[in-house]
Amino acid sequence: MAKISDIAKRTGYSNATVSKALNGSPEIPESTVATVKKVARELGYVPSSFARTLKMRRSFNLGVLFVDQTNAGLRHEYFSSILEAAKVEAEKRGYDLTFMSHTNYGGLKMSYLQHAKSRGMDGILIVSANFLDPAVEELAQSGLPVVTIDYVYNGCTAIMSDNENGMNSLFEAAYALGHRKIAFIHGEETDVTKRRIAGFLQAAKAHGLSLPSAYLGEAYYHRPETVMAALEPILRLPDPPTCVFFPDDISAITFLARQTQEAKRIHPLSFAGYDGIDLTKMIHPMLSTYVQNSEEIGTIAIDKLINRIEDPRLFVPEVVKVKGHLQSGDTIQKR
Amino acid sequence: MAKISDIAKRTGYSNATVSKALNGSPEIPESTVATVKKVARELGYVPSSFARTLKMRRSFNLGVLFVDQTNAGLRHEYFSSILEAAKVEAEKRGYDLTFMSHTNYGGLKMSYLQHAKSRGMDGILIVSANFLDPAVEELAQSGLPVVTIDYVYNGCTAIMSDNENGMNSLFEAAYALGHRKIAFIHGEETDVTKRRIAGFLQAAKAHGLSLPSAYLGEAYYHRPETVMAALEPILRLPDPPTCVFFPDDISAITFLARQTQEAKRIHPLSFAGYDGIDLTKMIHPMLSTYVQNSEEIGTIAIDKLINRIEDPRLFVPEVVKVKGHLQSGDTIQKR
DNA sequence: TCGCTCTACTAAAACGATTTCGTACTATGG
DNA sequence: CCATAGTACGAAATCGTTTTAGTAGAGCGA
Repeated sequence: MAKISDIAKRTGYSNATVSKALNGSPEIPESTVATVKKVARELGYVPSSFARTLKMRRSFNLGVLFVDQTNAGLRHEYFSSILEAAKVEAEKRGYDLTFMSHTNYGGLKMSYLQHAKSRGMDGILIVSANFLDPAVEELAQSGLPVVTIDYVYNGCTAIMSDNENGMNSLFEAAYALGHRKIAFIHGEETDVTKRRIAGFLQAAKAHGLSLPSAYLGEAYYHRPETVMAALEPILRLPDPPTCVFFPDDISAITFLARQTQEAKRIHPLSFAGYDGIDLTKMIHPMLSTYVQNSEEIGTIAIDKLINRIEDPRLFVPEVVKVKGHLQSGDTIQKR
Repeated sequence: MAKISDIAKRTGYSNATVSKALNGSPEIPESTVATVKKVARELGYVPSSFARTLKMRRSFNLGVLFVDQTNAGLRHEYFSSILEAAKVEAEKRGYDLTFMSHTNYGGLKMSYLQHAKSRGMDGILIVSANFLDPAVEELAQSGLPVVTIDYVYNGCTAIMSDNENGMNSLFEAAYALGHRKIAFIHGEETDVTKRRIAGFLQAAKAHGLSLPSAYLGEAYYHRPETVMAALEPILRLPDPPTCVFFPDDISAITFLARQTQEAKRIHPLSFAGYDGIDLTKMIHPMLSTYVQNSEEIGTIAIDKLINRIEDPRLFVPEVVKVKGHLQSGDTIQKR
């Protein structure tokens, strides 16, 4: 593989001049730059990023922490869609994305932080992880530029899907259609779940409704069988809800399939999902849900991360809330 | 950050000895190794992977080509699930995964091959891409270790989901339940599609059935509206099929939702999807489909790739077919 | 004791870039 | 014509590893 010294030999310039020419240093005249670039192309020169990193202490490489958390991992459309957007934005700005892991060295597992240091990562994007894992916290508090999704660490910028707004939008939609008895089956206890519950209860309060605590059910994200199990006692209440919000679209679609199947159902129940996965738009009836703006979340995350890397002086940790939008489907019906 | 020379100073050994001790060279006695490792731990030493790569010409980094092809990209559960498995396997063997891209250097976009060379990637996994893109072909033919998924390049190892077997299994299942008039709406023309059509027709032939060519419909993967459009004329045929195979689970689920909705339908149509996404198991009725073994595909792909990297002499390009399995759901009914 | 083989170690040269100081030369103003 | 400033370039150090080619000393058999 051609290197800088090959170009130097061929052009008669020194390594220093070639390097400067290729990097657009102002002290090199146009004509020289042209010669150098021409020869570089002829030789098929490709800069060696590791040699570069070694000297510059800049790798133009970002770590992505993406752990198969809720047994959904990369397959969760919300997260993978964030990752996709992050990938596009990073490429646009000239950075690579490498998955973080506990890669081992000499039979010894490395911590995430060690991994990041070892690869000289310029910054880290934490998309999906167990935020309470000490190894993750260590990473977040290390001083390396870190941006997190849907979780706030002190000193790190966080990009949050606006869960309060999400639940509020759904509530308003149901309320407007005449629903007053609304239940919410939420996912397992996480930060996001807390926000959703808060958003839900705030919306109810805003309308002067006080919902029985039995209207709140707990289940697990992306495990519809747990959701159905939580739903059952709620429907058996003496005064059952007329509308129920599910923790995610998968549960809602599962319920939908089950419901349309049982033609024998007594009263029609309105319901909504959460996330806005593609399928919700394709099925009939279209699912009512809140579409999280995962694309924007991924894009902004990388944007903020790279901005901080490239000009640390301007950096101030922020919490950015990204609003999604209501998808008015057909599964919340008029009362 | 602590470096080897710091350990050397502290222990009194030379850089060379420290390096060898850390890398398990046989010429260093146990006692020395112990001392060195102890001090390394105390100083929080983390090896610099780029300095290492520079010298060794081994980065322990693999490139992953994953292009948002059919506007499904990372969100396609089949692919993201392969990626997830690849990630796990790579970590297990001490390699990192970096997304390939057209990262630019000095305002100039790099080809995939240049990118790979620049990052010193030890090998490439092509998961999803436009295989006819010259930039992708260049990469595949460059001599770098490359493994592809669902496409065969000369000289590269390819891991293939067994599409012939998939269509055959589905056909057998339908046939066993009494279906003789079976239609297949396939995706856009790709290598995979060709294999599926071939598998489908072979299965029919094996039973001495000759299906009217009108039973084959063309649509696009993951665009259910095109699938529904292709289905319509087929159902209007004078002699319509009793069972139809869809190109993917998304279309099948879309159809399911639509079908259960229209209670007015005249005759029940049996159908099946393809892929085996999680949701197919959750809904009621359970979808009949062919579950591709994406986990094994991802794992094997990385395994073969690393084996080739670590012992190139043993390398012989192979085409590995990975069988999936039939999911006997409830959407193919007895006739 | 001599020569030989091991063992345990080291000095120094890479690897391929960037960057800091220079330096030689040209242009310019007084 | 001289001093000065600016322009275009280069020598060499540096980043943190690995590795080659050696060396000093111990052990050992004859």
